[in-house]
Amino acid sequence: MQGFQLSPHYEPRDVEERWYAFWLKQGYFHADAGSFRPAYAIVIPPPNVTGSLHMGHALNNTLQDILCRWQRMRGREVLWVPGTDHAGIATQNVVERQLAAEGASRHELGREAFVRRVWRWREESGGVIIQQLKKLGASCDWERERFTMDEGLSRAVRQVFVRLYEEGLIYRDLYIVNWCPRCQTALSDLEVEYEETIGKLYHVCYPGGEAAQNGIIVATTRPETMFGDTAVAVHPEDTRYAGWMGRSVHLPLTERSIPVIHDAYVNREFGTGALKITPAHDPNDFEIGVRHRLEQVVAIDARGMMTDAAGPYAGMDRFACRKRAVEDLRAQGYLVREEDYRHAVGHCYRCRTVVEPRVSLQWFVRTKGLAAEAIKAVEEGRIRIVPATWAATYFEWMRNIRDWCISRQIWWGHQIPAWTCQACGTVTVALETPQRCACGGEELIQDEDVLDTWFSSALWPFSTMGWPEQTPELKKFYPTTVLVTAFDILFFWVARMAMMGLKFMGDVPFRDVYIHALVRDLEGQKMSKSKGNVIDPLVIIDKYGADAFRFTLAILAAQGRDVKLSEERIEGYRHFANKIWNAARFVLRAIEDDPSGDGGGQAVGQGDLLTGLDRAALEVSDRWILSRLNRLIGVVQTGLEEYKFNDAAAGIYQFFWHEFCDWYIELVKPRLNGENAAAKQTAQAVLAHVLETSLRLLHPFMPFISEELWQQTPHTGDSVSLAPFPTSEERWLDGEAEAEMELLMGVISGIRNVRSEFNVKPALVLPRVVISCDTPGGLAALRRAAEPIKTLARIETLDLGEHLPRPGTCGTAVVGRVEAFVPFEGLINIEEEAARLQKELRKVDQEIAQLDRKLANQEFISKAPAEIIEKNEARRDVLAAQQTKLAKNLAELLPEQLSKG
RNA sequence: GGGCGGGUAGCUCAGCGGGAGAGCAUCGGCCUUACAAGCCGGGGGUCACAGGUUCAAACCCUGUUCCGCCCA
Repeated sequence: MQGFQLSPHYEPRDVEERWYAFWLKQGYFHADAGSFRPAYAIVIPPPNVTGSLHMGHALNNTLQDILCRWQRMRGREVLWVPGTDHAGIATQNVVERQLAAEGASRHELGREAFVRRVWRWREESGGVIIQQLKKLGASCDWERERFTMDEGLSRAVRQVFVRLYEEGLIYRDLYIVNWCPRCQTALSDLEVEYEETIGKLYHVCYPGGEAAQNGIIVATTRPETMFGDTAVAVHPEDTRYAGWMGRSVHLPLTERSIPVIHDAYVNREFGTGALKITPAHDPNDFEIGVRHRLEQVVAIDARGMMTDAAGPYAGMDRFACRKRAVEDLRAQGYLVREEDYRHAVGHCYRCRTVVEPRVSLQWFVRTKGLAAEAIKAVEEGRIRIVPATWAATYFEWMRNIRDWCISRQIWWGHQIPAWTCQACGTVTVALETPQRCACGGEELIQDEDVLDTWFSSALWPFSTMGWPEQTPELKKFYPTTVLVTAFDILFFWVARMAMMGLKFMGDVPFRDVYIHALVRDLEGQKMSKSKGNVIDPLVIIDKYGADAFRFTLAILAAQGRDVKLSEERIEGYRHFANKIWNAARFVLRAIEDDPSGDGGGQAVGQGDLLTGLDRAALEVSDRWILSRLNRLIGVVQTGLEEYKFNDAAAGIYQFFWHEFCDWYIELVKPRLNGENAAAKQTAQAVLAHVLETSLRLLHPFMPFISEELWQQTPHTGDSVSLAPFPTSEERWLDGEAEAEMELLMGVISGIRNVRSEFNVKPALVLPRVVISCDTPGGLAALRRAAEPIKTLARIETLDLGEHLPRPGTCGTAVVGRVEAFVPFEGLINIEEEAARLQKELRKVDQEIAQLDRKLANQEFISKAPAEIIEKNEARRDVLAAQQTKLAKNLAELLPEQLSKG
């Protein structure tokens, strides 16, 4: 395709589809475990199989893709493992809702049929998100896609369970756990989300046995649990209750009496200093109950209904019961007081139901020892958490870790490999279904519970690579290089992977953990389906293109801060994509024409575009752009190495738009249109080189447009996604050229400013401008740049010299030691010009005063580094020169003003 | 109650010891043959507040205040 045939607007849709298909067909994303290249591996944080792509995924996977594409270009053997997790509770809920809509339930269906049904759902509707990742451009190794319920991964889960059990690190116990009465399952501590709620604190009198008038007043937010009370506790040193020890109180609304006990856990400041103890329905009370060997009275059942223990309230819903109990307590005079009370109430993270602590038989992982290893790995730097501030959070949690409840009373998931013998009651834990018990009993029933989804996710970095088999993948790619994730699953997932990796692979699962921000909505709320504040990334991609979207995410991904995404911002970067598109159109057309006339077709061939270029033939602008380009390469390199995606992206944006397009392209136009064949060829080579290099730099961020344009730009290789990532070359860094361009750009901007201030139409070419410069070096530089100045400031003739006089009525631009006089016969309003100069003079005066104060300060002179002092002095000199010139011009304006007046 | 992060231009945010920045918005002028999804030029900020350290503080320390998040 020829450059000039490209449309003036970039149309992402077709381009994206075409190149993604091409990459897949070429197998570029497939990792070879037998490769001799250095490995670079990432495992995707597996999204829920029920999920669809949301902003968090988009950010997470964009960053991973940037890293993978970058490393692939750097010659690494890149493995990016994709996949999904089976999301036990969430998935079960989805299918249960379907059944409910059909008027059925999983219980009617039975376990086996239900699980079959879930699998069918997964085949049909699950994993939509995988297709969506492709739209984003994710360069995952799709041949290695995994699912946590896959045969292989399930084997890994069993293996781990059995080994942990055999080592005593998994145990079963009757313990108080978080229970969701709606999902009908236990939850781990992490799966409970606390919400600030305004409730009531009820003060209830539990009358003392004999002296019916007296009693102990307890404060509670949950009066319905009183039917499970088995004691009232007070602090041993609390003098208010000194006489109560060993006595008992009557439990209102019941026929029971309960003892008063001493326990130092009780907070004397809270409420009345007396605490009702409900061991079966409160975790703290449970502990106290164990200490004092209290009975556990279950007052609320698995569905959140009151049990027989609640007497006449039996069968009521727990919240209805609360209401009724309060009414009855009030009626019978036991309710002393009630007040509004703010407290945090735990909710199920899947269905938002208020969690009910409940005593039940569950499986736990003993975490202390595992956590100790995982802590050590971070302390010793074998795992590096970036940004480092998250390490503190990690340590805090890991050091206070509690045993992990891993059993769930649902059907969808890895069923626990434990069988109970019906004959002798012995529990057998085994890899394969046992045929008989050690006692000879043949009736073995498998535990009905399944494992927490995070149990299988914790194995992800090695289970996806074929563990427990010793596979070439594990050998080549474990430990993985980096894990990219948001902080909200630091505990759920990252910490647990660290524990399991160290335990079963004997090595960390990843070297780096890069923790990125959460994407929030405009109010700073976390985007989530349940809140309904989700912006659909696919709609965004469709509207603005994947590249613009990715670039936006990358440039907003500053460390340690959340991303508040606005659509306007994305629109801005779509404009950037378009800018790139048009710059490429320009360059491609500019290099078609071969001025050498040797019939070689394109002036610029394949390969290194700068090879064979006579360095002496380069103009200042060429040296400048090549210098800037090589500095940019350094910035991008550092940015990516340090996970500072925003720095890298912003650097590319600034360079490409404001240096390459705004200045360089404009500067080379005269050469392209001129008669000098050699100069033209040089310009063509530099243009092509800068474009081609920029596209390679851009590729990790904007894979589609970069591929589309790179294919049309002179290059070597089949795809930009395998082209070598640019490396910064010292020899092109050129401070001299950069300084000279600074001067040149300053002068041009100055003249443009004057033009603009006096409303000179851009179309009008100024017949003559006089530029006066005090320094020989500066003058020489300006002489060299005479042509570009004339073009960019639109001037017919330029008079250049040292100490040139002001040529009558004119506007003046003072840029450091340079004055540009812009004569405007008849156009100029002297008063306006005087006002303008005065304003500038004031600014300069102010700045000089500031610098003078600093430079007059003896302490500054003696203590500041020489380099800083020099910088300030040099700056003062330039400003002083500018001040003199401004004042002089102002003075010369005055008589003109008078003569006109 | 404990911990973490943050208050910088109208909005969204970079910068985190030596001349206050970006994108969008805004104002003025332009269809200048790559791009009006564009070009040129301009305006706009006691960097939350109060102390302190330093020759030098948006940046470091202390306190106050407001906001967000995590944990109990």
